Amino acid sequence: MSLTSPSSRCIECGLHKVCFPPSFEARALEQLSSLINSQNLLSKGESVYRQGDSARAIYAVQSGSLKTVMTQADGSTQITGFYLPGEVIGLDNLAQSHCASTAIATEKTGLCELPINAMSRLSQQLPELQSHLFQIMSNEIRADYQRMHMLSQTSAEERVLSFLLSWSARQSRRRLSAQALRLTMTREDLANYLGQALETLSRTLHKLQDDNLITVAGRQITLKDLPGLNARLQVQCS
Amino acid sequence: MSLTSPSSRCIECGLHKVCFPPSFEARALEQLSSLINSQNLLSKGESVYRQGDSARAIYAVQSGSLKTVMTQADGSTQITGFYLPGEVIGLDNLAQSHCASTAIATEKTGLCELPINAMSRLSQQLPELQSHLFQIMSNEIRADYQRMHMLSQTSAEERVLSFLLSWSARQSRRRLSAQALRLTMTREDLANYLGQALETLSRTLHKLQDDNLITVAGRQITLKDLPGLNARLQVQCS
DNA sequence: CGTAGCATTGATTCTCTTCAAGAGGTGTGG
DNA sequence: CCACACCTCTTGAAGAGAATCAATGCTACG
Repeated sequence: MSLTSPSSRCIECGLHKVCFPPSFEARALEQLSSLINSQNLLSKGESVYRQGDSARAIYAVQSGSLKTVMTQADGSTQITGFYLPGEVIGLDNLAQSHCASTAIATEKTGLCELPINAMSRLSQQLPELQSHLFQIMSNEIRADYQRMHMLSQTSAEERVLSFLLSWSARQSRRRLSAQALRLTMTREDLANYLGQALETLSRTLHKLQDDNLITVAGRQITLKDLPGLNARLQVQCS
Repeated sequence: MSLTSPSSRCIECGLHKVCFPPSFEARALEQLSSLINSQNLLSKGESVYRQGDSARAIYAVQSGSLKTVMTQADGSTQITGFYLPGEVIGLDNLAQSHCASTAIATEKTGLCELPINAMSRLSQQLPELQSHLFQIMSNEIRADYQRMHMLSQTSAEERVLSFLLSWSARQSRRRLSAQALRLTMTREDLANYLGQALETLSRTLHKLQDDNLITVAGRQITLKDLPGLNARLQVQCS
């Protein structure tokens, strides 16, 4: 991982309102900045940490995107998440000394590194930081429950629909288009994440295109009819 | 929820080594005890908290058992977990002011209530408590990823096998038999948790019985051949 | 003892996976 | 700059696994 530093101070980072709640005071942000080691730049395919590595830090995505993968004893894998700027990876590594998953950049990606030890110490002094960490972990657990529901109780199409809509919402939060989705992962990875065969995913996308709800052009997917997509998702649930 | 208090001090509780790591000093346990409001006793079917309630506390199970359920907008549900003594519920409620799920006692159940506010304050003073909270949340996230893998990539039988073995391990941790499982939930709830139809679950259990691996007597399930069950799980994965 | 909730078992249906082949796109080396 | 190879994605056909529908058996509780 190479070292550059256009801005290692949170307050200068365009994403600080995404990483931290507005209630975070400038002083707190300043202290937090001080423990951010560096800005790491990874190129596509490089890993931030690998399953089994000793866990030293959590990371906030500045630019680009990543996927996290868990490999089972039998060699099968599970994509546990895709991450966009302003999102945090490595929360599953706080428990043990070693990493539970591998994080891989799916394109050129910039990261903020927050060493676990320093962060723990700082959150002893900053109640708002501790509280924020509890919150993002708690939110992650909630989101995981939602995903379990999706994986175990819904149809293949429903899973694709809810992924597209959630990706759209995440792009919006970053002030990107809610319609023009730029997926950064392969069909195989996305299918694995959604718990289906990649052929099924491909077919579903095409069906949605046939029904004039989306346009598929490789990893560029346009949501032509957001209300229609939402409606289709509701119908499935009945 | 009625109020009794045979022992509201952690150090006197037989489970304190399960709730907290051995590194926890007596002094820390003492301080922690001081914020435990009371011991709550619930009878079967009663709820600790309900989805949408304001989130006030997390809870450690003292005796009995619970299930947590998330209800979707469309009315479908997801059992997000079953909890035994020494385990903690409510971690998904730290993020927002309201509860994301409903916790229901599946039998007569005793609980320790740890108010969120008081706990946050105390963990500002006790680094080991903060660290422990980070750890149990991080562990929960890891376990969730494992479950996603199970739900999305494995067969119905495999899911039943891994549930039985994990329940066995959890009984062991409480110094109960690793063979004689006492399930506290209905087939419907278990099937929902495992992401399958209850008929499928029933059939799978019977097949395992036919193959002389287990004995099924309602909710009393005996693991007759632990190595055999493990082997069967491995084979599935190939 | 009777009823209601819970669990088993069987028959059928259907969604999704798997297997297979081919098309599109991209990057590298000649 | 083109050709080739490789990776990714699409599309089709067949089959398996699990869901659903339906009926019956069991158990526990009032």
